[in-house]
Amino acid sequence: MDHLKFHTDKLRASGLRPTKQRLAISKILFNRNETFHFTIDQLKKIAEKNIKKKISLATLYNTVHAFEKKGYLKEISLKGNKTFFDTNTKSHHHFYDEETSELTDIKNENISINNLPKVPYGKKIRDIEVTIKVASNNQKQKKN
Amino acid sequence: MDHLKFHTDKLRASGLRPTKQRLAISKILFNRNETFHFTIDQLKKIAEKNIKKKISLATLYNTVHAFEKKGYLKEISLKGNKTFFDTNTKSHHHFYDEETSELTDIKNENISINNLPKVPYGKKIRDIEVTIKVASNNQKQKKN
DNA sequence: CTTCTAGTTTAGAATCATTATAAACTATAT
DNA sequence: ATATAGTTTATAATGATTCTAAACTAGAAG
Repeated sequence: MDHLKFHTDKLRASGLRPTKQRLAISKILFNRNETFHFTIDQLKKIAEKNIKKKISLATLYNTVHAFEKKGYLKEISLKGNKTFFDTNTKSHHHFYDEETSELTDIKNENISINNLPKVPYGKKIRDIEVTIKVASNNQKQKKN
Repeated sequence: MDHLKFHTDKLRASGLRPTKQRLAISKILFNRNETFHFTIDQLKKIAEKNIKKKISLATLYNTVHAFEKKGYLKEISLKGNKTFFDTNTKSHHHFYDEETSELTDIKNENISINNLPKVPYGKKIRDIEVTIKVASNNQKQKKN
């Protein structure tokens, strides 16, 4: 079996009852070794394939937002209209391929930032995100 | 006068005929010493106040996108649904206040990145964006 | 200076992501 | 087994952005 308790615990910790739909979502998100970057509609497709029936968007948004609030997911800053989430909630950075809209993690140790400027008065740093935009050598920028 | 030729040239270079509306937009964006960060609806409000009549959203989007394509404006990567543009098209970085949704420029010299990881095969770096998220010392995160 | 045409503006419709709603359903405490 | 509080769902509402087609205008050509 795939560690049911692990998922029910994660859901409960996020203030959610474990239901079929939510367990399916939790498994998709957290039964992995690698970081998973996704949009809601990507997650929807995978989840619906797994449980072989439709899941309402409201359920996906509710569950993902509860996980995010609890700190199990992180929203990624990107341009464009779609929201990307990341199962890697540690402070880390990304390559972003503007041609394919694909994200790749960069481990925190692989980037170091020096010479940080003064933070605005009365404010504290919450997070630092570095996005390195890449594209093919030979191509002009393309819209997603 | 305010350098009409400067703006007609910018418009022409972007493939646009100089019209009342576009000149108004160009002046708002480029008659400044400081960087200007804006969303379309902020720009709309300013432009309509300046010319004392309504400007259609389509015109704003068209003009801003033409400037962006030409490289006179840059879209900023941020989470959330609204698109922010920046009149500073040089590679540079931002403080982002999640409480007020305000952006502040960080000069490129004030951040240095070391130890950059290998770029994915066949890809080239197009831009590097560092976003430093800040919030008040004493407050919890807040939605915009 | 008029005319013509291609480019522009506009209001409104269409689309897309996201959030809200309210009725039908279900987990779980008792 | 039952009651109830929480959940799912389809659908409506919202908000940003894009599209559309008709009315308007810049500027080239006469």
